[in-house]
Amino acid sequence: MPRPGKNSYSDQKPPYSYISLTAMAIQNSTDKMLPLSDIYKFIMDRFPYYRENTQRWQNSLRHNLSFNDCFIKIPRRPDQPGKGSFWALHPDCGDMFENGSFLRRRKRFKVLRAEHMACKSSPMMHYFHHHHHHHPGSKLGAASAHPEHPVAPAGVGRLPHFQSYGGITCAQPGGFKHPFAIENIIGRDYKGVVAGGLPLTSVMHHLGYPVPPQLSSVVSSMWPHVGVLSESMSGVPVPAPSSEYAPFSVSAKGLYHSASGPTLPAVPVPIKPTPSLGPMPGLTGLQTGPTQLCSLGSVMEKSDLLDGKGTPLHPALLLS
DNA sequence: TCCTGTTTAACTCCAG
DNA sequence: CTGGAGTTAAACAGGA
Repeated sequence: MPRPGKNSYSDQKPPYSYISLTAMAIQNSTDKMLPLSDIYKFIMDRFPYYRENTQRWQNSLRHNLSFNDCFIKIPRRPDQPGKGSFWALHPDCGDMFENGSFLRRRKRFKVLRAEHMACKSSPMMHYFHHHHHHHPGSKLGAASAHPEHPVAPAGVGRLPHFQSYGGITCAQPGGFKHPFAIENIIGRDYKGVVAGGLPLTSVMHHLGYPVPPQLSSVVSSMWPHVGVLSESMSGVPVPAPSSEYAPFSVSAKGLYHSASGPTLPAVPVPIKPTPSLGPMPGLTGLQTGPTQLCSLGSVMEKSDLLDGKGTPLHPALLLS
C-alpha cells in the first residue's frame, strides 16, 4: 500500500517492537553490547519515525531493557568512560523472533535462577567473577521482581543466571545442546556469534580479546535494517535502506550471505508466517545456509521445546 | 538537572 | 474470549 514514491512511509512506524529494535542495535554492534545512548542513536539513525517523540519511546525502550530478561546489563570497566552500563542480549535468549515476526514474540524470555552450574565455563561468568560490581536493583540480581519465579538465592548478586530456564532445564550446562540450539542449526563457524548461546563477541571484546570483525557482519545480515558497519557509532548517518521496511520490499542484498550460497532471507514477517512456506519463495533447502538466518535458531523457550506437545520445529527447518 | 534504570500499572492487540 | 506480549505513562532512585 505504501507508495514507493518518495518519503512515503519512511516515517511510518517500523514493523519492529522495541525489543527487536534493541536487539537489532545490540547485534549490530561489534562487541554485541551498547550503552543506552547508542541504542537510541542506532534506532534514530535508521528509523526516521523515532526521531520524534523521543521522550516517549525512549522511556518505553528503557522499560523494555529493564523489564525483559533477554537484556542484560554489563557494567563498564573502569577504563571505559561513559554513562550508564552496556546492554547486551542474554546468552540464552537465542532467537527471540523465531516465529518470523519482529513485532511479537511467541513467548517472553524469562530467566529463572538456577545460577549455579552451567555458567562457569562462560566467559561472561569470568567477567562477572572478576569485575563484579554489585548493583542493587539490577535485573539479574533482583529476580524477585518477577512474581512468577521465587526469589533468587541472592548470593550471586547481579550475576546473570545464565542457562537457567524456567527451572525446566538448566540448559546445556555441560555438553548437551538441544536440537534447536543455534550451534546445531548453524554450524560451528558461527559459534562466535552465539556460541553456546553466548554473545561471545561482547564479552570477548570487553575482556580484551580480539573480536573478529566478520562476526558482526554475519549478525547484521539477520536484520534488514542493520548495516554491516556500525555507522551509528562512527557518527555517519546511514543512508538507511531508505524506507521500505523489510516485510514488503527487501533488497536482496544483505539478506544473503555470500559465504555459502543463498540462505534464508531475514525478512521480518509482519504477522504470522506460515512455517510451511518460506519467507522467500524459491528458497528452500536452507540446509546449507547455515548462515545467519537460522541463526535465529531458537533457544528461547525451553518450555516450548521441551513441552513435547507442539514440538515446535524451527521454522527454518521446515522450509522445504 | 539530566540521564540511566527500575517498577508498577493501565492500556491495546493478537494468537490460541 | 482470554492470556500474554508489547506499549505508554509515570513515579522514583541514584549517579554524573
